[in-house]
Amino acid sequence: MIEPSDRTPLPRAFFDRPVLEVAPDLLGCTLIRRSDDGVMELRITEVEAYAGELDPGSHAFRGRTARNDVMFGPPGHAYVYFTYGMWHCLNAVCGPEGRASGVLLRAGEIVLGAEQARKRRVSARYDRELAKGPARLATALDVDRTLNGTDLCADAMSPLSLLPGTAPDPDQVRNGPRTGVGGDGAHHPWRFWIDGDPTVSAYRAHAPRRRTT
DNA sequence: AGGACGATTCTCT
DNA sequence: GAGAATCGTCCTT
Repeated sequence: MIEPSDRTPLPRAFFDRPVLEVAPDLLGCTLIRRSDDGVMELRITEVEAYAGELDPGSHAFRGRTARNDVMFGPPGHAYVYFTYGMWHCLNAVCGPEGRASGVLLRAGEIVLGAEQARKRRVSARYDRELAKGPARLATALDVDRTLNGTDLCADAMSPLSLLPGTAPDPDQVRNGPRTGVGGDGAHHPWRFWIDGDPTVSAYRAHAPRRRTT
């Protein structure tokens, strides 16, 4: 595990590894969001790995397109996508360039900036729900597609960057099936979370959409 | 704490 | 035109 000094973003080499190594290592790391609104900080508590073109659950499974272009680029950059007509989700591109793998940031604890987050997450009854789920996390931190492709290893003045944090005790790291992934990609236990953390999202099995008439 | 269901628009076939 | 790496509301326990 690489250990740069505090307040320095994670080095490119951190992301330039197989995605199944990077994903659990991101637990406990710090996501920084800077905007005119101020500085926000999130401690990552839940992630999912998506293993590029070989992974039926990955957006890269059917090859390179305009949407997933960033996934095929260098590691350590943000892949932000829009889904379900309303939401954004944030990933960190991993692995050697061209592997098109990434880690979906699914949940975390807002360490700094809870007031700003509450303005965007009015329905959250408790602070632990502010970033409980990937689209909630993106909403809380005001992440949208304008941040797609952002270098997460850039200096700390970047609008979005990833920094080391306090790694959880290895006994607290759990893994299981990915949420919301169906078909052939469903069985991979590539969701990682910090056991017992109140900000970890509830597991939801993939639900095929029914006809709407 | 958890199940059912509608919302809303982008992406790719 | 179908389906989506989801969420909020409403309901029951």
